[in-house]
Amino acid sequence: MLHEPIKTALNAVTIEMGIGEVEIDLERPRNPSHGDVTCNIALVLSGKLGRPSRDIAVEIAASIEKDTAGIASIEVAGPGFLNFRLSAVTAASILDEIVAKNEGFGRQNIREGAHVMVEFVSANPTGPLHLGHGRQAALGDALASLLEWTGWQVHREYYYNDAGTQIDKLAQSVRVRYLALFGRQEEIPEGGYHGEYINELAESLAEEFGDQFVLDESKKAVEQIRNFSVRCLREEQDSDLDDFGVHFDEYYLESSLHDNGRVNSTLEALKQTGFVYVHEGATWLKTTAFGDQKDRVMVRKNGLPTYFLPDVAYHMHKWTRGYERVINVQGSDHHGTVDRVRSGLQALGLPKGYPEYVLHQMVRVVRDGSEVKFSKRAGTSITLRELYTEVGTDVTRYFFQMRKPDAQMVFDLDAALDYSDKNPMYKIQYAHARMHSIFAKAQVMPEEIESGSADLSLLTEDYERQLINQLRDFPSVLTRAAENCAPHIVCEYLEQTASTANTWYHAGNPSRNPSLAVLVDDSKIRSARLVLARSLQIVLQNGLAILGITAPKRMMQEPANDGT
RNA sequence: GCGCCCGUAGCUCAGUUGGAUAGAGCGCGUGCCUCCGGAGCACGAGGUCACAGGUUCGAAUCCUGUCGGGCGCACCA
Repeated sequence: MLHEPIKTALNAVTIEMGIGEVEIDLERPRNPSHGDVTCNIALVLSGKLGRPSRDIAVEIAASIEKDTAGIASIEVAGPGFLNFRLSAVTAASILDEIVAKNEGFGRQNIREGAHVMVEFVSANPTGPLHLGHGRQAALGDALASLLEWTGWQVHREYYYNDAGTQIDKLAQSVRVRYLALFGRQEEIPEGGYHGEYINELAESLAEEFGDQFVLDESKKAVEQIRNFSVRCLREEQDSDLDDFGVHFDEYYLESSLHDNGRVNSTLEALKQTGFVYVHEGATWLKTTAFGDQKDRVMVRKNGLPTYFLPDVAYHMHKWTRGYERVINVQGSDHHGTVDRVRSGLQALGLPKGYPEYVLHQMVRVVRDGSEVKFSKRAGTSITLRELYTEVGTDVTRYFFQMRKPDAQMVFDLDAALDYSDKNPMYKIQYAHARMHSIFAKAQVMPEEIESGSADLSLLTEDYERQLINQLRDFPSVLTRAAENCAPHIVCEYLEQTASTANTWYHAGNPSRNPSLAVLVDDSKIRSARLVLARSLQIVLQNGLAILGITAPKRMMQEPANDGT
């Protein structure tokens, strides 16, 4: 990266001063008048050396090798900040790099192909996907991309809880509606499902199987109803996600853990550890030994396992499949499971923090200032599909991603439906599309713009310098976002980039300020600015790609309701 | 009661891992404007960073406590 020469120059100085190599932190100052790059090393050293930070800063500034590092000037400011201004050539050289790397600009290899699994969505197949799943789908997918961009080999996994009591409740609910179609009244069991989709399932069940389950109350019949319902709901969830642009490498079925004996073998393995005991007819694991609030039941008095046991078996299998890093994206209402799953795994010898969790808070949808709660079809909150059908998948994804996971968020439908620059997602897309229209006007293909094709030292305007600095940040933004499992950092960055770009673009409005326009008469400046325009386009396009959002070349008249 | 998350502009939210005068969008106010592509552009007002202590050169950020909100505390998932 471009900061590198400054780092080495600084290190040379600290070695010369007899301090040796020091951890050096370079940042781009918030305030542009503070230069292109800033460093607080003097403040850090002041404690160590017992000298005033300003004195140290002055000394470093005096002895630094400016020319080789491409530094135009150094200034000591405030308590001892070192503010560097880069020479125009050095600053702009990043543009050649961007254009050369193109779709690869921003990619890093911090973790040379190490394997990581991201598990997300993992909804029970007991109903349509709703808002919370949407947030999770958008978040998990972006996180997975971020990890890919920073060098991880990523596996996207979806865990279907297709076993257990919830599914039984589903089957019973469908059965009751099904019987009603044939004039038989029964009550939906407590904790059962009531949405309109249960009726739909009952109807398709009747269509496919006729009345054959009406009198048949055998175990086998109930199982058939259950399998049918689960199959239909899985298909629906899959197509909801597919249309949302989220895809998985693997769907892992909870039922498989029971079928292939992993649940049992995990139980046996746990028993070997000495942390298992029997109390009041149930089998417990002493999870308090690993920091859990209380011990947990693994096998109930009735002989059936709780969900806890298959959970441990599942995560054990993640480990044995070779994923030494696993990130589970879940709603924060599940945070109670974190400690117990980890405890179970620790009992089996897995590392303490395994797996990692990204827990996201709840979403509220608001229209006209008041909350939209209900979906008739789902019987609960509005579904993911209802949401993205109305506002479009790009906006839906962006809105879910632009807030950090652990903050509760308000999804404002009015803001989402605003098809102008006021909507941050469209603001970014506009900025991208504008560049394309400039190329069209200039009659060049963006792909034809080559690295090294222009004299970038001509980019000396403040507007240009600002934008260049902004673009330079992209790779480090991605590292930070990936390290923090925080896609919203990318959103924040892209929006800011679009703002900077808009300021630059509008400043060069040909009717007002033709000398600042990209397509100026001076052909040398023009080609330099086209490189800048191209670089901007690449950065926006790459950033949007990570978020799973399209980068249109033209904006359409109306938002695309592409969910249907 | 216990645990986790969150309290930052009227509203929705950022805040680069402890740095310079706390930022953005919406809304509001003022002045431009129909342009290389849209209700656009420029500028402005608006803050006791919930509160009280502590840590240090320096705190919205770290520690302790208090208040307020969300979620979770099953032999349900």
